[in-house]
Parts: sequence; C-alpha cells; structure tokens
Amino acid sequence: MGAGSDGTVTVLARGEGLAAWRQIADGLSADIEAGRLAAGSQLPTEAALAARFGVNRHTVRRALAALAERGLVRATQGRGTFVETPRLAYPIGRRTRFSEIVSKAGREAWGDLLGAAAVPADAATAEALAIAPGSAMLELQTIHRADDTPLSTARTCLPLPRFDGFDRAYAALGSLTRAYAEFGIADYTRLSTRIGARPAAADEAARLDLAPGRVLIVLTSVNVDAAGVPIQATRSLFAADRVELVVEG
Amino acid sequence: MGAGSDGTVTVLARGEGLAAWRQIADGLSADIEAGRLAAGSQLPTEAALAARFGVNRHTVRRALAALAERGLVRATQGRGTFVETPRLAYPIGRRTRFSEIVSKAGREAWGDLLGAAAVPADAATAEALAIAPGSAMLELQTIHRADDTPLSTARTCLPLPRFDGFDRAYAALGSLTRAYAEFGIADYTRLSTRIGARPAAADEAARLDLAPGRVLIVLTSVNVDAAGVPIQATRSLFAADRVELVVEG
DNA sequence: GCCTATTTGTTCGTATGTATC
DNA sequence: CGATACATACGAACAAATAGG
Repeated sequence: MGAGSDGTVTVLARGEGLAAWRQIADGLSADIEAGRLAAGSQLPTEAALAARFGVNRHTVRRALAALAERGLVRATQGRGTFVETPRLAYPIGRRTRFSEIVSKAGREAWGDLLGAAAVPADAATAEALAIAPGSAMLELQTIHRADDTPLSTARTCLPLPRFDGFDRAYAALGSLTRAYAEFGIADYTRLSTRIGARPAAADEAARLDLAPGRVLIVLTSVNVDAAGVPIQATRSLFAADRVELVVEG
Repeated sequence: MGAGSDGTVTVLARGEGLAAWRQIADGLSADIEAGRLAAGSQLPTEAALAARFGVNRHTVRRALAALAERGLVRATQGRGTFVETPRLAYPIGRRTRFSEIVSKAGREAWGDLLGAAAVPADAATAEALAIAPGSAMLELQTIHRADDTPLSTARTCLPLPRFDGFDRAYAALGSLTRAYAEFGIADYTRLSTRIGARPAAADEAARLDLAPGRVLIVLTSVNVDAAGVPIQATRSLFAADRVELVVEG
C-alpha cells in the first residue's frame, strides 16, 4: 500500500460495496505482514492516515480498531499506535520446555514465582495427579516472559511429600526443567493437553500486561516422570496476542 | 452439598482458615460436576444462596466469580446464573475426523457447504499446498454443527485440477472424509497444526450463532494424502465457548 | 409501546482477623 | 510490642439488563 509519507493521497475504491475502513485495514494489515511496517514501529498518527487516505479520522479509527482486535497493533492514549511483535510459535507435544523454545526464538526466557502455598487437592487436580482428594499439594503461581514481555502465567500443582521445597528451587533457578533436575528428575513428558480460550479477567490481564478482556489461550496439561508417575498438573494462560501454539506431529 | 431449597441453612466451617467463599465455590462446583446441578439449569439467585449459606451476598458473588472464571457457570445481568454445558472435547492429531468425533460424543454431526469458488492461490496457501502462487485452487466455506449447534466454520483450500467437483461431492455427503472417498482417497493425515485465539468478527459471530466479540479458536492445518502430497489447507474457527481441543499424545 | 418486578453488576462504607515488618 | 498491609466479610444503596404483563 506504500509508505506514502510524501503527501500523496492513496485512492480507495468508493461505492463498490467495500467499506473504506475495511480497505484501509486490509492495506495496513498487508503492510504489516509483508514487513513494510516493522514490528514495534509506530504507525502514522490517525490524523496523518486520514489525510493520506482522504477520509475522516473516524474512518481511520474504525480500521485501526479492526487491526487491534486482531492483535496486529496496539494503541496507547497519548503515545500512538504501534505494530505488535509477531506471535511466538510455541510448540506443544510430549516434550515441551518453555526455556528452550524461547531461547531458540532468540529471546531471553525467565519464569518468576509469584506465589507458592501448600493446599489440599481439589477433586479435578487430585485425579490428574493420581492422588487422594484433599491430600496436600504444592500450588505455584508463575509468570513467564520473553524479553520482559509477559507471554503466559500458570498455576502448577505438584504432589507434596515428594516436592517439598520445590518452590524455593524454582524461584532460584527460574525454570521448571532446572528445578526438576534438583529433585533428581532428568526427564519428563506430557501426558495430556487440553486447549481452550476465553477473555482475560481483570487480575489476569493485569498480570500479563494486557488490556482487560483480551483473549487468553487456556492450556491444561499433566506431566509425568520417566516412570509414568504424574509430577505436575498445570493450567497455563497464554496471551493470545503474543503466542501461537504449534502442535508437533 | 444438597439441594437445600427448603429454607435450611447449610453450615460452613468458620474461623478455621478456610474462606467462606471458597467453601461455597467448592460445594457448588462439586454439585455441578456430580450432575446435581444439571447443565443449562439456573442456579438459585445470589440472594437465595446468601440465605442458604447464611452469608452476605458479596460472599456468594465471590464464589460465583471463581466458578465463572473456571467456565463452570455464566451469569447474565437481569436473567440469572446458569450452569454451562460442558465443552465438546475435540481431539486433534495426525488423524482427526470431525464426523467421528461428534458421533462418538452421542451427537449428530453435519457439515454444510456455504459456498465454493475457484480462486488463484495466495502466497501463504500456495506454500502450504506446495503449488505455484496464483495457480487455481478450490476454496470452500463450510460450517459444522453438532445437534444443530454450530461448533466451527472453516475455509478449506484444495489444489484444483485434482479436486474439480469436490464441492458437489461435499455438499451431497456432508463430510470431508466421505467426499475424499469419492476421489479415491481412503486415508489422509494431518501434517501441521497451528492454534491461536481471537475475538469473533461480526460476520463470523453471525455464522456461528455467537454474540459478536466472543472468543474463537483459530486452527490452521494442512492435510496430506497417503503419499505425503498436500491435499488441503484449512483454517477452522471454533466457538471457544462450545469446544475444547485435546492434543493426542 | 410502557411499566414493574426480578436479578445481576457496581460502589460506597465499616469491621475483623492475619500475616509481616 | 506496635504499625502496616492485605484478605475476608457484612450492610446498604443504586445502576443496568431482562422478562412478563
């Protein structure tokens, strides 16, 4: 659609059943996907875009709203509208390691422990972990970032006599894989995975630095050790704007 | 936890470190999972629950918020709070057949053809199908229901000289598997799968009989025939309120 | 169309117990 | 020990959406 910062007016097809805002959105979206508008860069102001396309600023706003809904751009009052970084491809399968995935994408990974507590197991988690309902388990709240951008937050439950002190190991090492190594578990695999999606609650949005109501991908999974014994039940919440799951064949 | 519509007060354990709202949430959640509160049925009003448990309405609201966050109930202002129907578990893996999945869940499956057209392949789809960009492909718009409730809508692209007339076969048979059989393809497998999520646009919401802005799971996949040749590239949009994807091990 | 009753959603204020510094 | 912060719980009132007449 061209850079068009030289005062030229990009002509739209008017009166042919294609709404102006949709043409503008499609054009900008193509610019983003083709890399003509770089990730992280600032879009021209709404006023500038309105001038370029010869439309009212309201029409530009409608187009930008459509892009924001698709997660392509993010607008901040007083600052401007910026191109979102492309979604990180997050492979899920029998062997998934957050730290490996992110570093392979050339970003730095870190998991922060938000909180940990010993709690009685609810029915669903108890069944997943193959323990008696009500028996003790360790519940961890974590958040996972790539280059300081939060990608996901998770609630992880581990059976308790076995993993007493796991929270301290995790807090120090910042990675499940490394914390498991401290407990003598060199390898573990994913037993089951379920995927859903829903809007973020206010507190979840705050944790992930998202606008409230933005979409979360909910990934519920159970991991087992080499002997097939369940060692963790996790519910991860991914910011759908920043992550795309890839199922390994 | 008992039906308790007879004016009796269900006693909670107070002052023992277990928050009242959590006890209420756990009790209702158990009632739902045990079927004592049927899917689709209306919960007692907040005021009634507050009376039953002998707590303030705020405490009940806190418990209901926890259930809503887990997707167990949905509250609508002015109507009431209702038990959500469980989401259909939709397995994805190398061999996924919509018709088989739904009938196994005891529901009747049907796919309707909304439209079909021969179009030149865009760059992304051409790469997925391993054909030259711009060469002809058949684009199908379909919608998939279980017991008349729309679960997903899909855009499926097939390479064209090979699958000329596929749209008529699909319209008559209502199933990809059966239509492929007409073209001599007895077996096919999934090559790649990517999963994202975003709010539904107005037209997508209308097709799926959803409120606009409700969440969609976007599943992009490529299927290959027994020889490993790509035979279809599909982008499916699932109503996240009605479906949960299950990754097969 | 209007009106009313019902029900959830939101926002004040107040008080109490429980950690933590 | 006090001071502080936080979660929990209660009370009252009003706003907003829905359903039925």
